[in-house]
This record gives sequence, structure tokens and C-alpha cells, in this order.
Amino acid sequence: MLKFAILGFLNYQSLSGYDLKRQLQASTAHFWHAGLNQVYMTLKNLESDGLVISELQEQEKRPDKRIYTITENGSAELQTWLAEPVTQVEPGKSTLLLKLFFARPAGKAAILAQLQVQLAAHQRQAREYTGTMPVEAREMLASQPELGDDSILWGIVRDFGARYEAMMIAWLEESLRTIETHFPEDV
Amino acid sequence: MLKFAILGFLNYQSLSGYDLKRQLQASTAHFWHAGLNQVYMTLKNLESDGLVISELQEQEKRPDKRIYTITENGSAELQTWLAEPVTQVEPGKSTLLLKLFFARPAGKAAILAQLQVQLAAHQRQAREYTGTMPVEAREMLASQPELGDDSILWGIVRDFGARYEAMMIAWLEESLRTIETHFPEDV
DNA sequence: CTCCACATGTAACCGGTTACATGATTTT
DNA sequence: AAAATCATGTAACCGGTTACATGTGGAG
Repeated sequence: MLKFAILGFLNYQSLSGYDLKRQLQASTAHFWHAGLNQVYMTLKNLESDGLVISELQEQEKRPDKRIYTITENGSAELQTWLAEPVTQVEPGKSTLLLKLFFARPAGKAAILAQLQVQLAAHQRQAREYTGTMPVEAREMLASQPELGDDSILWGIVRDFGARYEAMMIAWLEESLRTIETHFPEDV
Repeated sequence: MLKFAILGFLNYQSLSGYDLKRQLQASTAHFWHAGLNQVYMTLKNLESDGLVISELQEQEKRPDKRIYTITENGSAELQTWLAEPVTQVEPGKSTLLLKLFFARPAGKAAILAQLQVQLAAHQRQAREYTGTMPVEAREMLASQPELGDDSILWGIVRDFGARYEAMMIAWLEESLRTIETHFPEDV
């Protein structure tokens, strides 16, 4: 599916693999990660499928860049994908929940430690949503004011992140209290 | 990681692949899915690694079952995994958020439809958490009362599910309102 | 008579992760 | 002098999905 994330960004503007990775990092990292190598590979596949084209841009003082541009076929494929309904309630994968579910043999101290680490991490994460939009998004909006409608959607996705982190923190705090008061001490 | 889910369940009691799948379905489906075939395959791998052993149990009127039992090595491997700290804030993958992020070209009607389908699905899902513990869990608790401590953890995981669905519903409702009032009509 | 639950597997494929490989420029 | 940023790739591996393959007994 990274394929579509990339087509989505290239639909806004032409970018190099490296810049694409930056965009992903700034905008979609919390709901869609990707390694740099994977970005390059996917771009290559997209090019051989004729959904994007690339041209080499020479740079002084910097390595050359390969700039990718979406084709009409690519744009069409993106449209098709956007129109498809999403699977009803996507089955998630959470290592944390899985581990917690079976965690009893690990002992009270280990469980509390695990949850505290998570709490700290999510409190940090939550702070990211208290500020303003990421620079990448603001820059894109400034240079392409016709993206105003898109930014409504970006805001909604961002709001999900904020709510998710708030929920996570509340749940972790409550869970810590539950374990502390109800779970038996390690022997 | 399905490997550990299976070891976790076999650590409670010996089970066949088919029954294992049932347990997964009933307890961990919303944070860890698995196809039947994958369960069988993983069991096979676990056996060749010496983490579980199996014996064939003949049945009248039913196909024979292969019952798997965790070994000491298997138990040790589970312990090790449980003790390992979870990666800080696991990077999630959400097709819904990805699609929504880039959804502008799909148009207002399509976006609203998408969100409404999701809302209905999550309202259904949320109802699952209003009732009591699944039968599988209650049966296991009744037959093995020493699992009382485990059930605290099961409750915490279950609570996550409830909070997640509540958050999802609130977010979807708010998003629907936002789109309706701020997103331009299709031409 | 048809569909569902029980019961177990194999094989091809595919998306994504990790490791390997290289190299200049700028910042600390 | 070391570390981070810019910049692009290849190859092995691995967990998981989809499709294929088979067969009985009970319920509607």
C-alpha cells in the first residue's frame, strides 16, 4: 500500500525518493511508516509499471537527485483506489496488547515497567499534536493554495492522532492503577 | 509474532490447531488476527523447533485431532519474549487514515459514505465490549481458577478495545460533521 | 439436498524489514 | 575528528495472505 501513499504525494508535486521519505515522515509516519530503501524500491516498481516517470536532476555540492512525476495512468490508479471502500474495521496488530494479554508470568514489576515506558512514550507523542501543522504541510499549502480542501482532511487525520494518543494515555494510567491495586506482588 | 500468541495459549492448556484458532478468534482477534492455515503452519514450525510437541487424538464421528503441548523450551522462549520491552510506540498501519489523507479527489459524497460505513462498523464492534467476557475465557477461568491473575490482564486488554472503539466513534462523528460543514460540494 | 462446523494441510506470492554497499558535504 | 544530512540503490529473508486441495457428519 506504500504504493498509494507515494502516488498520493506525487499527485501534489514531483519529488525525489529522499524528499518523499521526508514527506512520509512528516505527515503519515504515525499511521504509515516506510524505510528509505522501501521507498526507492517502490518507486522503481511504479516506474516499470508506468505509473510514474523520473528524470535525473544534477546538483552541485549535493548528489544528483532522481525526480519522480506521476503519470496519467498513475493518477487514474490512485483515483480508483480512493474510490474503493475500506475493509470494515481493519484487523490491527499490537505487540503491546499481545504481550500484555499473556504477561502474567513476567511478574508485576515487569508489567508495571512495561506500561510506564509506554506511558512516557505516548506522552511525548501526544505533545506533537498540541503544536501546529508540520512545516512540510504548511510549505505545501503556502505554495499551492488550491490545497485548502486537502488540508481539511489532513486536519481530520491529525485529529485522529491526537485522540488516539489521549485515549492511550488515559488507558495506560488506568491500567497502571489497576495492576498496582489488584495484581499480586512478585514472590 | 503469531508464534508467541500460540505459545501463550498453549501455556494455559494443550490445544489443536483448530481450537487454537477459536481461542484467537474469541480473545485476541481485534489486536491479532490469523488465518487457519497460518496457525497450522506456525504450529508445524514450532514443532520442528522443539517448542511444542503434538500427538494425534483419534475421534469417532469427527476427524482426528492433532493436540499440541508446549515444551520446556517453548515455555522458556515465551518467558524471554514477555520480558523484552515493547518497541516504543509501534508504528501503526491504517488504510483508512491513508485513504482519508489523500481522499480529496474522491469527492465529498464518497468521503462521507466511507466514514458512514466505518461509523456503522465501529458501532457494531463497540457493542461487543458492552457485554461480558467471551465464553472461551469464562470456561477457561471456571476450569482453571488459578488464572484469576491472568484475567486482570485480559480485562485491561478488553478495556483497551472498548476505549478504542469509543474514540473511533467520537472521531468519526466529529469528522462527518467537519466534512459536511467545511468540505465543498461535488461539482 | 445444501450448507455449516469440524479438521488439516501445501504452494505461490507479496509487501515489508534488515543488512549490505557507497560517498560527498555540512554541522557540532 | 566525528556525526548528521543528503542521496541512491541491491539482496536475502520472513511473516502473512490467497488460492488450492480433501473429506465427514449434523442441522436446516
